[in-house]
Amino acid sequence: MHEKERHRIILSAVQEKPVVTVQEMVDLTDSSEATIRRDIAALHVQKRLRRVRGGAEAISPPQFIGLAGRPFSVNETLNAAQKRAIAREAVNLCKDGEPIIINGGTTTFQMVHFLTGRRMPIFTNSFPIAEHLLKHSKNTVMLSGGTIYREQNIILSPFDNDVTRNFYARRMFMGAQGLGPLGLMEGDPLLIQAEQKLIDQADELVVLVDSSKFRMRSSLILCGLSRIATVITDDGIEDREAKMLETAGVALIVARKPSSDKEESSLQA
Amino acid sequence: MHEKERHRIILSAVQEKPVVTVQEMVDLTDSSEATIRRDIAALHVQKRLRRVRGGAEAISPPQFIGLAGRPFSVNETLNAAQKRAIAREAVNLCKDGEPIIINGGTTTFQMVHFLTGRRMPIFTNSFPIAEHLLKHSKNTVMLSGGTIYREQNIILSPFDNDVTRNFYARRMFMGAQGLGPLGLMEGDPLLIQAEQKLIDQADELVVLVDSSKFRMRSSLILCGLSRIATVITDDGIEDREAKMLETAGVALIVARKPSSDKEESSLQA
DNA sequence: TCACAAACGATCAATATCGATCATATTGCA
DNA sequence: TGCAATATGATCGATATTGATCGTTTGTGA
Repeated sequence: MHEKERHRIILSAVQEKPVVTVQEMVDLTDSSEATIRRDIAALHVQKRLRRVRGGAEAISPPQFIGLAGRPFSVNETLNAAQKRAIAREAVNLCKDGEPIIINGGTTTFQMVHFLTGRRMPIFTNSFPIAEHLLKHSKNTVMLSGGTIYREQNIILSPFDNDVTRNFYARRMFMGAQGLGPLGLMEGDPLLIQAEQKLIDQADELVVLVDSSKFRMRSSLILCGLSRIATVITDDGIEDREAKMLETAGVALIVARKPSSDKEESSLQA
Repeated sequence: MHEKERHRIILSAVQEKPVVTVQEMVDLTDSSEATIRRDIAALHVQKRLRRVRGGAEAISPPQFIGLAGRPFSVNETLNAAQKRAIAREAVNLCKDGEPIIINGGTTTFQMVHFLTGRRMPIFTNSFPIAEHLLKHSKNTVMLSGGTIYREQNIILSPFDNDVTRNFYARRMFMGAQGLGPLGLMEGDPLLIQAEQKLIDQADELVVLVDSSKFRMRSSLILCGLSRIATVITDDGIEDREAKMLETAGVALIVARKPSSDKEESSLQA
């Protein structure tokens, strides 16, 4: 077996498991211990993996950060106060007992804080949202089935999910990558597919976007403006953009500036 | 077992409960007390956990474990060591890359600790199992859709769930309320319905029951003995019961006693 | 307060892993 | 084919990790 091929096998193995022993690699490649050690040493100086006693592990440090910690650590802190203000308005639209759908996202996640004292059936495709509601509220939580995608913490299924199709809600809440005259825009085709399924299960579609999203463009249109019942954003929205929504018959809620607290975002554990 | 793997298991265990004893970690990792102490000391200086007399605890001080999030507090501590031993044998049956189904329960939950270093597609209807695997392993996690029932932390759906129908596994692991000549017994009709759906999606059914379950009776039969491929239990099983399984063609695995504590003298009959 | 048991830390022998060296096999090239 | 360069495998001393033992410390309950 060639050196390159062993390296490929070793790197592949290391990606799959947190730690791979020398012995396992010997079995995998049918070569000797000494050779594997040399390979590990070479890949180590190339920084393609990290060498540990007994074997090797993946170099990727985001092993625990970003996964175990906060749901979406990076996006989370950015504009947190603004997102929270938007999320508060979103929850204000809800009445106890009225079923809602929450599509996963950093903005919609903020809704959980205002849902703790409420009681309603909530359907979501977001693992962190379900987790938080389960632990900190008494709402009835329903989850869509499928594979949990770690980057987004979203549950997606290539199949038509009957739980989804049997849940019918008054409102569906979702974020978006962009919002323009052509409608709601997303970046990922997989997300589009999942979100379109959900949209059909609700009377009203409520979109939560901070005002910067009006200037974002993306390649994929999820749905037209006419499908949107309400947009909730912050006061950074420009008149031209508000006008666009009004013309399309979309209700607009401008969340009040996150009050005078400098860092109110520090309230959550 | 290698250092990295032990560390993973220890950290995994520490997340589950507020405090984990040295003895428990010894059982979990099959290594000596001295080694565990060294590991704890190392992880302590790395600030990955806090060392306390008798064991270790999670580093995050405001741990919100007292809430509904804790999986199954009462059942958990009871026979925990035995359940862990059984769970270990269950995971030993698995090969990396081989898809499995884990039905929710206190015994099957223990499997998560031994799955931290593994890599396979795992389908479950248990929210805590999914949560733990998501946070502490690299396995691909798939979840069934439906309402989350808080008492059992199980996700149930009255509908046929296509995610479930499309996932096909080598083995399915489940606990039970009782196991007798008539087969596997459960207490709740809703559970029966959900579990029967899952059973059909796997080649082999592996049942995890501590030996007391052989003397439990329940009103509802989930399936006959013939459907069961393997039973894993502890050494409290009696000859008569073992014979029953043998006659029915069920493989039997008796999990090694959870270490050689002094209590064993008091148990002998 | 005292006695007892559990937990701890240090030490040492046993084991596993590592790194270096050398012999052998394979490859590339003239 | 012959030769050199490189890769591979085996061996062995060096080093690190592990498990058992023992004396000491800490916590608990009478």
